[in-house]
Amino acid sequence: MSNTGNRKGTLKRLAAELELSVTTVSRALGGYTDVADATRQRVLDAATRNAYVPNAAGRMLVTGRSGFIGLLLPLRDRARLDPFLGEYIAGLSEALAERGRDLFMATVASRQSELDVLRHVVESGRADGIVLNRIGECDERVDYLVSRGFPFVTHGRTLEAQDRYSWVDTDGATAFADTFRWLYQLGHRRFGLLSITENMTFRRHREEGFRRAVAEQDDPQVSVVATHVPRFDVAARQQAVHTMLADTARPTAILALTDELALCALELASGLGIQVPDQLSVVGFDNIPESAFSTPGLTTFDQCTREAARQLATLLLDSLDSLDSPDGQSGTTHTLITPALVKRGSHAPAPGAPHTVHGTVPANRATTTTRGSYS
Amino acid sequence: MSNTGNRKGTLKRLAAELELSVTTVSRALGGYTDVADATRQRVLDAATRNAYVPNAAGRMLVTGRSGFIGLLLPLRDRARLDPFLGEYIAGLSEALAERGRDLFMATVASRQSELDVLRHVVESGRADGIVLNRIGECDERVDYLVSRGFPFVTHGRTLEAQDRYSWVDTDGATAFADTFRWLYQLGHRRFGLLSITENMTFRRHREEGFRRAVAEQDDPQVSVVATHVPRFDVAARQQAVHTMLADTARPTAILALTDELALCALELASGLGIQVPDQLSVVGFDNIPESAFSTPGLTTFDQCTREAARQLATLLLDSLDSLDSPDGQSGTTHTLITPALVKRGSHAPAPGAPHTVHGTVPANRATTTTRGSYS
DNA sequence: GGATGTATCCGAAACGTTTCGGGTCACAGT
DNA sequence: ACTGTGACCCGAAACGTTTCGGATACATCC
Repeated sequence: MSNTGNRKGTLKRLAAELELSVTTVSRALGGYTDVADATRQRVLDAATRNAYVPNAAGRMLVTGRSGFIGLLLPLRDRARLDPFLGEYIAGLSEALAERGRDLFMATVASRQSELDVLRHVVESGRADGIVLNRIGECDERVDYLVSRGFPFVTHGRTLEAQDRYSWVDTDGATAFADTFRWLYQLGHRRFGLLSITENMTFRRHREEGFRRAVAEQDDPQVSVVATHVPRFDVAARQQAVHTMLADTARPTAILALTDELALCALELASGLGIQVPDQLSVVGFDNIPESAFSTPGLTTFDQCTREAARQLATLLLDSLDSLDSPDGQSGTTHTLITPALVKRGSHAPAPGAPHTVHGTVPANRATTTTRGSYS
Repeated sequence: MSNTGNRKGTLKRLAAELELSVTTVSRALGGYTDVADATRQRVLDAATRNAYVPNAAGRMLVTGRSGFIGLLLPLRDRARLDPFLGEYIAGLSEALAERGRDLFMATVASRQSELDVLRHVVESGRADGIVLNRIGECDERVDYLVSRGFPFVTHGRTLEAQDRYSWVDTDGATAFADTFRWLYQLGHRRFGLLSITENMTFRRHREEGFRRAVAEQDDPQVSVVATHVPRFDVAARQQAVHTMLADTARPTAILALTDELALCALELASGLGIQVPDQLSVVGFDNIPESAFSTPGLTTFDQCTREAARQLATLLLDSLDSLDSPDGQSGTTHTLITPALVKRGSHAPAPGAPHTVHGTVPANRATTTTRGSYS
């Protein structure tokens, strides 16, 4: 007997058992000072004996906080899964768990709109904060959350008005600029840029970083052929990459916006009898697991997804805390992660180029800018 | 003006605006019949105009359901992430979203006990049901949920008393038995079994399937060397695999319980100058992304993680629905998925063996057993 | 004209928690 | 004896929803 059989442990039950008021039991458990030590001990004992856990709904209703952080998860129908989802979620929930919150997935089914789901989550009070990713150049989700004044952070950023909110992003511009310079130093002059059609901001940054470096070099010998392929259409992707490779004046160095594109180039090159890296260098971006196992191994940039996720979580939690604290001053924080280049076997000096000094490699560093808004 | 500025849309506000009672508004939105069509229309209009979304806590408190399904997610400290987490979560939340529920991660930080976290989730009422994975031969989490009578499903199963709950599992026993027979027909006689130390039930099933097939063959020429390596210790793993490969009478065929082990074998074999598949066949299990890119490509079994996850979700939702329905009869359902063999380049007839007929390959099929409990 | 039915609406309770504003009591100070 | 002063405790309201059991008004039926 004793505790078992006591379905549903509520404060009321506990209070009845102890012949105390609900108030006192609540305050004893809450650590308030106006309850006698002896009483508190009795309450604590009874609570552990009955394995009491406060009801989430009751607490939520009165405190207005759910203890949840929502991650908006669009399921583009049946397409290949974001290769980072696992790492991402692990990083987020790890950091959240350390500070007593949990993550939930606000799943967006194929026929729903992301904005609708987001609105529901926010208005229903199921989340204390939101993590957004796959940010477009203009993003209505961001606009909504900003205008609604709801706490959130993003992985990636919009093209403009980035100081309205806190974000963590990868510095693709610098990475691509550095890569161009490095490959240029290796003697490459004919470049291919494998990009995507999707209107994500990271595309813009990476392309612009590359083009800026090209412009800076100001070498008339440098030629660039760029192609944009839909991210989730395998046939179209292969077609586009094939076109680039089959050209007689094909590039000697290809920069791909994602590893998927780079791996596709590797595969097609091998099919066309093009030697990588002797005749063609390929550099990717993301460092997905497969890229360590391709032949040759893919030289690429590591995204540090898990670390980025941890930073996102911390950022969001900090801003929630500062909302609670009496001085509700909350600025926005922006973190740019410079991804680390992972050198594997898919790059080499340009064919026929003299063996020059190896170029300098972008180092791994992170920049954080915090700016308060005192409006 | 109009709607904006109306912070927090509650039923009370809506009722005031419409000069109706809270009850009527609630019933109008709830689709009850005892409200006039004209009134319902007015209510519906006002609700959309104000973008009304019911407060989750309020509803939760009175209905006792949270709309959430919990996934217990242990974060073994910093170890390599479960390669399937992403697919897994995608499959689950996809199927859940179709039926109006969402997934949340009950994260188990490194210092917490899984059981404690589970208890908190259950007793706090934050989840309507639970998904458990990484099931051990005896699993205290399963025991707790069963005795508590809380709805849950598992991916994998305990060794005994499996009919106490619903599960989805991969038929590793059949897969390993079939694989042995197949490799035997290919002429292999010296086998290596790369297993794990962890006490997961799938280990037992796969090993026993293999050993049963060996026993059935009853060929004195067949020899088996087995080794158990810790799953998350890279050095120990390499050491163990190296020992197996460095032996002069080393196996000609290695069956690995996971792709990670198989890939390790592939890598070390190449380092030792052992030709795969001519001198050594390696078969893995899981079909992780990397295994398509190894050299040679790894022959392995596909887990169909996403599909398994979908089945898990459906199973759980069905059982929740049947709890709600008047006839609360709820049985348990058990689904065994026979994984599909993915033939790539890491297998071949035994060295020196005559080129025999290729053995039959296990086909992909699924068996579902439903058994009601009418006690 | 009274009884019965029907269509429409509402008051109030309940879910479990937190918290504000007291209340009681004993004891010390004057 | 009266007033303060802590120490300790509690009643009641509030959060937003659902739902049970009426209540009202009006038409219909015998």
